[in-house]
Amino acid sequence: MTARRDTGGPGQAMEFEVWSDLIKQSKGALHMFLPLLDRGLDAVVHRMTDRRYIALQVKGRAAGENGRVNLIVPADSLVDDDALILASVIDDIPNQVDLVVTERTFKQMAALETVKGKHFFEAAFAMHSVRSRWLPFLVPRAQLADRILETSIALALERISPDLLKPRERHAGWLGFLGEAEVIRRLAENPRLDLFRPFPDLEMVEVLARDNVTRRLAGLQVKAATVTDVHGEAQIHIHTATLTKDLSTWVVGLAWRNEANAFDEECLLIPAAEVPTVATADGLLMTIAFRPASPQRTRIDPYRRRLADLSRLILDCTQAPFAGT
DNA sequence: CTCTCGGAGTTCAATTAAGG
DNA sequence: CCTTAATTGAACTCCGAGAG
Repeated sequence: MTARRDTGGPGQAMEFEVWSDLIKQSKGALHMFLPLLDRGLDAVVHRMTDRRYIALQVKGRAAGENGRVNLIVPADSLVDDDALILASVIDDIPNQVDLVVTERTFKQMAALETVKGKHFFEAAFAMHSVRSRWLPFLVPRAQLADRILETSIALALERISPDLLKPRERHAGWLGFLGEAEVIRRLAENPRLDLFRPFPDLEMVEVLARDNVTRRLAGLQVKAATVTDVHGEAQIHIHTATLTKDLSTWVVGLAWRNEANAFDEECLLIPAAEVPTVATADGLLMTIAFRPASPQRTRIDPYRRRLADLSRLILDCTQAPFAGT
């Protein structure tokens, strides 16, 4: 049986409270990705100061007698030493304090217990204690973002280029949404991939895929364009300003066929950093000319892929969480 | 220096809740 | 309903501070 998800109810509400606090506090220095398919991780935070992705597991617990919290975590749910555990009291109390600790540290400090052959890590402590050895990891709710950024908000914002902080204007669109949905659907076929979407939607990365075996990630920017009757060509436009050079980011180009009411069987999968080598730049826009199924040899040939292979190909795209390494 | 007390952390069992 | 797992409650241990 798969582990029961504590969906719904106060736990979920507390999670979203944490998310919105992080978003508000960080003023854009932290971007949240929430899972589309939940296989254990509650979120991935994209830290814009060093472009690192940080996996996050949230534990909501009711406070015991004298404000004590008893945290019991099955050992097999702690699979990523670098992931952060964020434990919090569900009840709304003033001066909320959360435990923020890496899984590695939690495993070292918590008591290991065995019940019927199953292992659990167990920790009990008071959220307001002065003497507790957990004290270094107890963070006032108002300072959550500081802790995750590992610096003050003001310092963090200075280190980030202003372009990244501007909310991307959402070129509304049916086709864009359809493209994302198509990519998500394809990726969901692969049980090794956990999928995340930015929340709120201000990242240029629209879908974050995480290989739950190697723990590596790939950020995807999905671009969809309609194939025009005249040349059999779909023109994919990308705002130069929104293009990143991150090695972990890829552009997926889809060609919509009006006549078939479907995307072409062929798609493009291009490392974001290499987009300028295949696109023509006119002012603020870059344009990729994509002729699906064309026999003509062009610069984009190395990036032409079968849409059906996407979920397998993405596994090879994933990078370690550190950008550029 | 030793004893006692109380807070902090651990362990275990009973209770509650979710899924089949 | 019944089974199984998560949560709660409480007893127990450990350790440091303060008094004698």
